[in-house]
Amino acid sequence: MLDIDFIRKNPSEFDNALKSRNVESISKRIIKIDEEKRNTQTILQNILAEKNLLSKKIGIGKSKKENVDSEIKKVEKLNNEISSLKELEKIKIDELTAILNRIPNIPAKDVPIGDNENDNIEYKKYGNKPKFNFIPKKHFELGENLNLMNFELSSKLSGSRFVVLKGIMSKLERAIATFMLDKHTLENGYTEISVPFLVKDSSLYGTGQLPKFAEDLFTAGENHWLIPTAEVPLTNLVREQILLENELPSRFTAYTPCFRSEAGAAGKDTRGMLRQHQFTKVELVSVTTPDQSEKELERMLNSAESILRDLEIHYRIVTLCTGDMGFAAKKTYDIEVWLPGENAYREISSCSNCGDFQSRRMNTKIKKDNKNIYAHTLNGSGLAVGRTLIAILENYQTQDGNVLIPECLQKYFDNKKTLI
RNA sequence: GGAGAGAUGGCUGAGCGGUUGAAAGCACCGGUCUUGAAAACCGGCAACGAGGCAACUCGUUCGUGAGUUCGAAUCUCACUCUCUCCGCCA
Repeated sequence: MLDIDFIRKNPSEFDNALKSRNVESISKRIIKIDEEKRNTQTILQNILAEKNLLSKKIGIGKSKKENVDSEIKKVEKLNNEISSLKELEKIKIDELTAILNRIPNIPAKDVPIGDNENDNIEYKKYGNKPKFNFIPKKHFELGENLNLMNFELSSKLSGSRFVVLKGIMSKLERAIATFMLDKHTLENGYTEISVPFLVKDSSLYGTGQLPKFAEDLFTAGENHWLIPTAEVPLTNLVREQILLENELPSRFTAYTPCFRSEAGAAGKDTRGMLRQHQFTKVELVSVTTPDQSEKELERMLNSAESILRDLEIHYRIVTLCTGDMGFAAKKTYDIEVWLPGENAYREISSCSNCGDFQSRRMNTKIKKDNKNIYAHTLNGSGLAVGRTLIAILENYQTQDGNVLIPECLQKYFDNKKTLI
């Protein structure tokens, strides 16, 4: 949710920002409805003031046993006007929020302008592509050959875009998650939270998935949705609260399954476990004051990177351009991990500063100098566990089809050095 | 699933038709005192919106939504959530 006051005062800046995000310019329409709303409110409030005054008079008059019939008649007349003005006001408010709800965040000033992922800008790189003296296999070839990854079974159970992992492969997934949680809680200063995987509309509205992106989500029963990311429950932890400045920043992490319908991704990455309806992820969320959020984004990125550095896997980081950013984000870094089997970089983490966009929707404030200001929220993957598993398989594979266990994970495997 | 109780400001908690946006306490902020701190004392302290250059004025809000009334935190109805007891269950 954007600040209507900002739109009122900076209509052309607002329109330009939307244009850079491939959204049509609508400041004129917004300002017009907003004016109508405020005009209605001004008239309505004057009448309400008049009514309140009369009611007070009636109260005093009655206690003195005076005749107040004419006052009562006046109020009855006013009540008719009030109800129709209230209706009009509601129409205008609904009209306005319907538009504002679906407008994405304004990009930060240092975000590159562009249309799509081709305009993203490389921010930094870590390590080098590994060299193989054989042709590296893709993760699903490795997994299926080892009989530890099965897509026929999962399709029997649940259809396409699922996977069944077995034995040591299943344990690898668990070890990766444990390693990430240990790292983030012990070294990176995040508090581990165990959260619900089902949430209400209002939570998804708060983080920005609803109302615009309902088709990307799975529903569960009448009143619940499956979380598409732990960002939703973690960020909503601070909804409808006034936080104290000296308790910030809050840093939360959670290991959860994520459920996505992948509605618009038909035919994309259909083989393997790169793009699934269900996957697990360790999520990072920070809540800060506005002046700290830029710094916090760099810190969060570094926390996410620390996992891949420990795993000694090559990656690069790109700054997403305006056209490629998510709805709630002001600025986003993607970490793209190198996959030798794919011979490509693939997204493994996305770290975003949402500014006050989500906190406006959630009504999360900070008491600062005796004033209440909107908090800033950030979220990032730290990291997607399934894709990390893919990255380990492809980067640590050996010629005989086995996989080396990265050193930082060996303690979870009784110091074993290879998967089998 | 059955029975009962409740939802008030950052927190605790009074109010149960008419200057009650709401007592009191805690927390917080400012001041006096103190070498400094604490204590004590004095003062301030809800949010959101509309209007105004501003001092300020007005409106809305006591879980949510409707209703009764000239007037609702207070009465009625529905819903949501929380707590206690019983049953069932990982």
